[in-house]
Amino acid sequence: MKKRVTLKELARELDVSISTVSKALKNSPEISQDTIEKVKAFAKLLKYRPNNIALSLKNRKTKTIGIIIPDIVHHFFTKVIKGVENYANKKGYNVIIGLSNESFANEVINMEMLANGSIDGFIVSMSRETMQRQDYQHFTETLNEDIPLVMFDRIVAEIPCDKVIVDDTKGAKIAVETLLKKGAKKIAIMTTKDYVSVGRLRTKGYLEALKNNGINPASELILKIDDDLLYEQDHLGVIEKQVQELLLIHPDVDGIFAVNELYAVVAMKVAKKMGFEIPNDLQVIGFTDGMLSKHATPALSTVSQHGESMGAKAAELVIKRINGRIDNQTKEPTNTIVISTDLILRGSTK
Amino acid sequence: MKKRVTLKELARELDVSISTVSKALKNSPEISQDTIEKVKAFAKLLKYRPNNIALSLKNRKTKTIGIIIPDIVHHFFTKVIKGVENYANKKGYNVIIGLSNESFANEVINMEMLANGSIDGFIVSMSRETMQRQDYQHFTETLNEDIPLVMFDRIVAEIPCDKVIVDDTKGAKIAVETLLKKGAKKIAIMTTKDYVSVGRLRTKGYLEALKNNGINPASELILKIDDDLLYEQDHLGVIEKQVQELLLIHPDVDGIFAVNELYAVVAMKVAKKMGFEIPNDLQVIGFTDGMLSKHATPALSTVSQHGESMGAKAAELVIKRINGRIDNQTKEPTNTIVISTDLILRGSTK
DNA sequence: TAAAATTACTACAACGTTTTCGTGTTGATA
DNA sequence: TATCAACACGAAAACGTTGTAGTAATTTTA
Repeated sequence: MKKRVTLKELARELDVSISTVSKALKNSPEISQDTIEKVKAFAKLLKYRPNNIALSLKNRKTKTIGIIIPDIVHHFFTKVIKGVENYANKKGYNVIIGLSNESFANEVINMEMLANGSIDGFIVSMSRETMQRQDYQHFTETLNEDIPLVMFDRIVAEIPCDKVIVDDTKGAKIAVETLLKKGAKKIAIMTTKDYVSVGRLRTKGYLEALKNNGINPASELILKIDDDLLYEQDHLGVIEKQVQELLLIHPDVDGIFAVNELYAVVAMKVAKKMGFEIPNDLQVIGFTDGMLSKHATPALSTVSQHGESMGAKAAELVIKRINGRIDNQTKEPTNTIVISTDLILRGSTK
Repeated sequence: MKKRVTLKELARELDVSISTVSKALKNSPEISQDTIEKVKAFAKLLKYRPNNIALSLKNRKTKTIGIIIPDIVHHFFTKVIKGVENYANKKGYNVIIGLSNESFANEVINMEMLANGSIDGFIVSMSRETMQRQDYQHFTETLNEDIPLVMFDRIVAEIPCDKVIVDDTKGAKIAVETLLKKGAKKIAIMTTKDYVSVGRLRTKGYLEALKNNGINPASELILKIDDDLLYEQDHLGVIEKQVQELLLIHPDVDGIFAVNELYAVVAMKVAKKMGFEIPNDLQVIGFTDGMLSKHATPALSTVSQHGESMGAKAAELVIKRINGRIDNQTKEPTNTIVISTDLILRGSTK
């Protein structure tokens, strides 16, 4: 219907030059007060609003940041996005999302699509496939092209970029120690395959806690769940079966630490069905304080990662890099921010 | 570090004009095969990739669509985003998100920010505050500026734009009828204040189902929960108290229909605590098939909205509009797509 | 009263593309 | 041997801005 009104049209109608209009709208001292007011009034009348794309081209920055995550139907990532959005918006930035769906190819394609000038910087959490392949070319290329990159949660040490993580090991260790303190003697862990960095680190914390308490970890108590199943139809059934088996063979297990809330909730469900009473017979602690944790019965004790803070911090870091890239050419050393976890105790522990 | 390589640089190095480079890369018949190959090889060598922003400016389209939602930490919206992303990506579009956090002002600001040329079209679900105020100026303006707009889920009839909704009334009606069929005699509903369109419509379905079965709806059984509380600290406690009160006064309630899964899960929790056995004493059906429904104990019977399909459909509609806007000037009439709901029966019903 | 300074503008280049409209070579045609 | 296509390329405008470098007209200064 209506075409967007541009400086050119304002200029034509007002019978002044484009430059004058541009300057008047910016209150330039070069322009007389009289003209400024006239231009502004007319601009408001015609609802002039500067074209962002033209500005982006001119300024060589888009004021938008790209966030690439493996999955959006996931409470933790969703919290991070919220943190990023809120911080970014406050700084006048927009956020554009790319979903890798845990696929390497999608991750690469998404980043390439956005790296063509659409964004000023990236915030990324790797896909599972990328972690498996250990192919980080797209990250190094991004960095080579001088596009700021901040990784969070699922990071890789070799990439020289800012990172925001949680102290997975420590968080897990405290969780397991708490279980111990609350009387658990035989604690199992439900974790992921080792290539998932956070799973590996949380397992490490579990092992450390046991060792510090003079307990010898038993490999039968370490359930490495095949996460590839996570997107197939009946992955839940598979997890259930694994837990059930564990509890059948080791009915004296009285504590479970799970590296995410889904595992924990599934474990509770199976255990309850098998007659365990939670937390009396069996105490459970999960990781990630999401919807499931809050509304499970009993409510799940869990390690909170403060996703929103992570997102805000990540946003802060990219934006700082973006500005730094312009201000001075000397490379700042990269930061790794560790967000502290909190153990939230609820009904699934004594 | 490395600067982005542009057509200009390629041209300079190859000692031809910019036009030639541009055309060569597009296999223009104007350019000799020889030159084409040379240019392409060199472009590849220098990793040339066209600047998206410049293209956007030139073509007057950005190939990105903006999605504005009230909250991202919400399973349904998250599913919709996923549907939008996947469809949009397939069509070469990017998705940029704006969160209103249920605030009118944020919604307006976000839309204004993006309407400055950053996006080709909008997909929007209104904030609660917008619904309350019934101030839709920003939508009509968007439409006036000829920016395609598709609303989903929380829509408003007056705005002449494409819409994607679920048949809330019918979905609710079927749910309540099912409760009836399964033997429930006294069914309560947990719903929202009336300005929330989906709440209102689902309540309508509830009433219709009762009427069709010769039951007189009792106003004491209609719990209108004040959704403004949803973002305060202890909104859960408030909901719990309301349910508890209801069940105390009407201990013979044997069915609850909740207009979202949170209400349903809270209701189950309270009821169980009060000694109700689900589904024997009390059957519960919710709305939205999210994480909570799947993992509640017992698993919640619920009305699935197929958020991902809604998102995909919405994306399809905006993109069609975007292209239509270019192809022909005659306004296509607006569509309202109704995605059918499915009633998923699980453990919370007999 | 001539030079200098101030005022209030305008022209133009630039950001990186695409595309239309030239234009200078060829080789073929009349 | 003029005339004309065909070929292969280049110049320039355009998308909507901003900012630098002019430039007239007026006012101040010496």
